[in-house]
Amino acid sequence: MKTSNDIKSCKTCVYRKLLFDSLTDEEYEKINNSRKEYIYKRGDIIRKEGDPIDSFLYLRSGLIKLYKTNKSGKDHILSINKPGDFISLLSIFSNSVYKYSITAIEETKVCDIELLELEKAIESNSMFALRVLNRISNVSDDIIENQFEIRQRQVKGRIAYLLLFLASKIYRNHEFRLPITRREIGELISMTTENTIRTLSEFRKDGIISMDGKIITIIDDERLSSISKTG
Amino acid sequence: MKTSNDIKSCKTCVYRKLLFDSLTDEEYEKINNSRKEYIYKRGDIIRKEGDPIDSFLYLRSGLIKLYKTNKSGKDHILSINKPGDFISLLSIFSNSVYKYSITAIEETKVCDIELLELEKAIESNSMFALRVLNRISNVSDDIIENQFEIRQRQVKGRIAYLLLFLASKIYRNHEFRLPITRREIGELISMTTENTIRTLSEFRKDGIISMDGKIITIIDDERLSSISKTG
DNA sequence: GAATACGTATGATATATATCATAAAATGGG
DNA sequence: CCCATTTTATGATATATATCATACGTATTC
Repeated sequence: MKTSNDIKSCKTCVYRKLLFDSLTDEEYEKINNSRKEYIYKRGDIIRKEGDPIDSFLYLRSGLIKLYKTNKSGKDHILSINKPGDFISLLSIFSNSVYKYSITAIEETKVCDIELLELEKAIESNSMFALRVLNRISNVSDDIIENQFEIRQRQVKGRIAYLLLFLASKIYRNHEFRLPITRREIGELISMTTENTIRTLSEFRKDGIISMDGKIITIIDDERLSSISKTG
Repeated sequence: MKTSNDIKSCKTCVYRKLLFDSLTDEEYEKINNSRKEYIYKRGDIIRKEGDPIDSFLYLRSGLIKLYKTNKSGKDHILSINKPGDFISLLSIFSNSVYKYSITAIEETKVCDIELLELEKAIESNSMFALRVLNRISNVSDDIIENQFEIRQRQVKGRIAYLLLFLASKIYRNHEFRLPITRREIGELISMTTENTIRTLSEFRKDGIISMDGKIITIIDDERLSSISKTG
């Protein structure tokens, strides 16, 4: 993890509009003064389950995963999050420690502001409070919806759902580079690595997708959607 | 569904402290003026997926389920909620319509206040805003955690987890009346009715629980916990 | 209170998924 | 660049779960 100093680009940051839009210049300035920037490489642990929450983190760029490791050492991934999502999202206003570990799955730029400053801004600016409520709800909603949808499908349907999720929500392209290994896909949709690999191979053999290593192209969107719906 | 008029008991309502504590008398009065009370019987639909969200609902007493019905008519239950939980929880600040249907699974008293009044209170009282943030986060956290835990277990582990959840979080007693049918348990943990029934019977045969119709008694808490952890 | 639907129950069988084994390809570190 | 490790891959087999069938008890309704 490196410290960065990219403050000049703040005005173009996705969060400026998404979250901090309703702050006055003065309020924004205060938050900015406590702000630090960090750069994490793929595999870097950003926070560990149980770490104290004393700052509010958000993704400037990159991709992260939220996950837990069980006693036998096996990981279960809760979600993959992209810029615009909160990182330290849910627990931040209800817990004092992180419930999930956070790791960068690509090179990731993170902004870090003091939680106290954020709370001050919420107290002093009610529009901002509603904005935070709205964003927090959105992130939770998405996680809950994804888990809910994954849960009621079997392997083929889960993989299809995930591929469509990546194509439409993360990359907005029918061709993309899988940001995670097949093992991690398994950890995300609660399936074994072998079955994940087998299912992807099957989709390839059936001409639904093409694969070149980690590069996936969705060829037959209709069939994939159908599998996602019925599987 | 009947209209009720039980306003006098407001001061003892669990929500007075849980949520509205930081409101001034005046603010609380305003919210109270828009407040309506409803009583639902078991099976009554409180809201349907797609209904517009224009009020903030909370459970005075009873038990509800959040769920979705798919094209083939099969229900999937997201969560069982008790007094103290929000009903119209997550979506309320991020969506204009309900994403899940809500049905009473016991006789349930619901308070209904205008969403606009709640938003006014958030805007005028920042401590209240933080309180709402905290409560919303808590409810989301719980749903996410329960889904996350259920997802990584197989049938026996899921049933064990659910029984322990009901005993510890809902009824705070090792003996309780199952509030839902075995089919609904299946819809909650994504398993077939038959397997749910079989697993409960197995637990009974193994002396882990005893069953008399819907009355469940957890006999061997240790073994049930162990199944919940390893299954 | 008979008729009907629904919930609980259990067995037999089919299907889905996990586990175990093995190996080639890709990746990362020195 | 080479070695060690991880990732991808595929087959054989065991296990978990779903499906189908049937039965009986228990509500619900007219």
